[in-house]
Amino acid sequence: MRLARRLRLEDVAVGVTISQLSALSVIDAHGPITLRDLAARERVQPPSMTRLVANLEAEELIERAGDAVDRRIVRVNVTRKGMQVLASSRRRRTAFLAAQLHLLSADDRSALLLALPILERLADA
Amino acid sequence: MRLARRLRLEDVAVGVTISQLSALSVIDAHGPITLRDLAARERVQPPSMTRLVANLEAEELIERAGDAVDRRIVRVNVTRKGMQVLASSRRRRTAFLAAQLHLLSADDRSALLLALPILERLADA
DNA sequence: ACAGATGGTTAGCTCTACTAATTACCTTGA
DNA sequence: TCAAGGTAATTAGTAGAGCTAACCATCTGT
Repeated sequence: MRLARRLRLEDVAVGVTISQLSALSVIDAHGPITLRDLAARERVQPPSMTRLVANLEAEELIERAGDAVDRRIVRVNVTRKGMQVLASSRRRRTAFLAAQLHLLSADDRSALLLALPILERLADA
Repeated sequence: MRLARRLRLEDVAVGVTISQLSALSVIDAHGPITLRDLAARERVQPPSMTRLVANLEAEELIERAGDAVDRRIVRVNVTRKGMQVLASSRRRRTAFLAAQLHLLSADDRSALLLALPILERLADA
């Protein structure tokens, strides 16, 4: 909990919340994605994603595109501005992590490196 | 983010949110603690803690005790019922983690074990 | 053709977090 | 000593993020 709150602070500067950022990066990674898939990937109910996406759209970080075949479907894309926000946030995070890692010993770093893929597997479980 | 949402699910059953649980466990660990200290430890502003504590109190998981010397101060304690909730939540978490760990290889487990203290240090930084 | 499934949204609730302002109390220094 | 300033907690007001239930709109399969 403390860690989550700590991470949250790291992105207030960019003017975007971590939920938004997380969704943004999924949209970036998975091209034009439907709200349903996005909600599933983010482990959130559809209505939550509708709002999140509405906020992202209001800040012009994403844009909607209707599906030509199935007109119920809404697909979303990252805008140029969204890309910039993503890139900037990634720079900040990388810098922050690099600074933290720099404080560790080489042994600690390699221990972390070993644990990382395992933690990722656990997180996705 | 996904992980945070996943963890949150684990405690809905107990009828207590992770924020509440996190605070509860700090109160448990640090005896009769002031709201201010509690807020600091949880990395939250005092008003947020006031509310959180109000909710915990409404469910009778904690109780307030005024300070005899400085009457501005409010200290909180875990009630018997709070202890039960804590214990039950810990059982659930332990069981969940044990199940997850069981899926890992011995090598993976020892890699995690090594990384754990390092991660804790990073989380507190 | 229409009944049911699917995608998205709206409405309404809760919890968490924030800042700004307020109240109550304590402490200190002229 | 007592007024000024500081500290602990609260209240008020705002916003984000999540949920369920209920609702359109559209698609699909019989």
